Amino acid sequence: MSRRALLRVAKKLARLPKGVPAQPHSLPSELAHVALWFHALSDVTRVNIVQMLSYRERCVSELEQALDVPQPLLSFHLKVLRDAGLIGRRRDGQWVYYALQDDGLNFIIAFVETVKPGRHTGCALDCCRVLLRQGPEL
Amino acid sequence: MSRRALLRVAKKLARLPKGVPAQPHSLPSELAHVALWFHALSDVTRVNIVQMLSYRERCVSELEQALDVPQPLLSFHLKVLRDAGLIGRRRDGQWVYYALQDDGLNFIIAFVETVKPGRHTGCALDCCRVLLRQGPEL
DNA sequence: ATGGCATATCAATGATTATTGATATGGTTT
DNA sequence: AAACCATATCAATAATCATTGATATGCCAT
Repeated sequence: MSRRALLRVAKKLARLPKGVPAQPHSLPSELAHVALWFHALSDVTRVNIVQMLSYRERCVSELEQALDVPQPLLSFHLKVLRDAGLIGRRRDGQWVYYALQDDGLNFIIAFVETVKPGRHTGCALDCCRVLLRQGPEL
Repeated sequence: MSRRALLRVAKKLARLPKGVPAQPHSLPSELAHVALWFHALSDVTRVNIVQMLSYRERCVSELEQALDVPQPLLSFHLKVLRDAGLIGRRRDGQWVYYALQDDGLNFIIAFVETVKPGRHTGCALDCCRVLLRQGPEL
């Protein structure tokens, strides 16, 4: 970092409201995973899928018929949810059944819980970290 | 719906695995809101912001300096989080302080909890609905 | 009121993501 | 094996979103 840039930062720091030191931020790769989980649920169709799966497991045909979504598109969304570790699947003859996976949903709850103001105990991600270690493809 | 299309659907329905009737799906506007919350947290920068705010409220300069994100971009992300009802702000002199809002985070937890298999009690969104009614700009 | 600082908005660009249609894979029935 | 069905993948397009730079707004100090 150049001397000029350093001075600029120092000047900016000196200008920050008093009594509120800048928190050194950590940008762990876990944050990317957190964003991935939320991204998986950031689409109406996928929330719909999760809602349907919350009753019981479903095969693709059922979802296709109930949600009125073309089959290739449905497969795409199912893949997104699966890559995020939120759902799993099993094959039974011709059909492939999808079901919710507790783990993924638990991760989300854990993260949100630890982030809520008033309940903060250190790094917001510390509580997720144990879960993360044993998580799917992490 | 044409007679031909009707027959096609009927044929498809007859083909579904037995004992698993298609659930009539509801596509309430609430689902769109749920997707909105999750979308707000589907970006690494925004997760980072939320994590920093979980310690205490912050002004934009602090976030800018800690996260090393250009100011207009930061303002954009803050707006996304604010539109989703996850954070609020107050002005103090020159500075604008952002802080987490419990409501939004509670909505997310409520949704995920009710969706988790084994705890399902009717429509996954029923439990959120009361919260939603008193939510911000819903 | 003038100048400087903090934050917000806007228009334009680049990057991701959702969607569609065509096609491939793998199981089932005859 | 052949025909059929359920699901997955792929390439191409459309739509959305993140990012950047320029500029506007509003507060504060001189």
